[in-house]
Amino acid sequence: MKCNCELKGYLSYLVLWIISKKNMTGAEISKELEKRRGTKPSPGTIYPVLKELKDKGLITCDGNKAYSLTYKGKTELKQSCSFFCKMFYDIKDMFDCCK
Amino acid sequence: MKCNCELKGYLSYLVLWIISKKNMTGAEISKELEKRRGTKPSPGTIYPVLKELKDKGLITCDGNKAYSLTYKGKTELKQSCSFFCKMFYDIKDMFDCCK
DNA sequence: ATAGTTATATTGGATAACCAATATAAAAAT
DNA sequence: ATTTTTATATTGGTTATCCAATATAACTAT
Repeated sequence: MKCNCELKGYLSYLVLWIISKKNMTGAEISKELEKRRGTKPSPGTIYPVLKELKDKGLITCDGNKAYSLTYKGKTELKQSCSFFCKMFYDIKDMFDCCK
Repeated sequence: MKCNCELKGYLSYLVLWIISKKNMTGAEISKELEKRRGTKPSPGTIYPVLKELKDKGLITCDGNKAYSLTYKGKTELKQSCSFFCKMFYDIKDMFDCCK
């Protein structure tokens, strides 16, 4: 446990979430992550994640390299959201906490 | 990346958050985590986390083994909350997603 | 077409996160 | 007091997560 802020492990979940809102290329996803995290993920971070999600059949990639969720990916994301929201059911208080 | 649902990395953050609401013993913290995650963390998970947080000066332990945040811990938690909330600024949509 | 730039992808490795197994200590019950 | 149960703690090791470095491919501009 190096730094709580890093929240290791959220990344692939977040990538699914980001793609669910809009089909995006790797570069676009990286930019979106930069907005959220403050730092852009290294290519060695983002592309292996995309590859794994693809290998697991959760996302597909069209001719323009834009990634989108498969049906399986949508299902998986719903489950993850469900888990996430249960885990952080009191996140509203967290928003208040840092104000 | 085994399973997004595991959200590896959230644990120490969550422990800080839980303690911030109420001073608790290791056993109580475990129960609270079980409520959120579905499974109780193994002793080999929770106690090393508590030890590390203690070693980092973020929590202290009173005579009854109840853990509480130090000033440093409160500061750290605020930062983590801030980061977390920026990362998941659109978490409201996630709540909708799994309904 | 060629050079320069940007995007995509792979590899290898470091380390953080976690758990199972075990040990010890404390509390409760008989 | 002794047994049983529960809580706390440690150790050792596995795996996931992530990044730096590098390579390749695909655009853009001249």
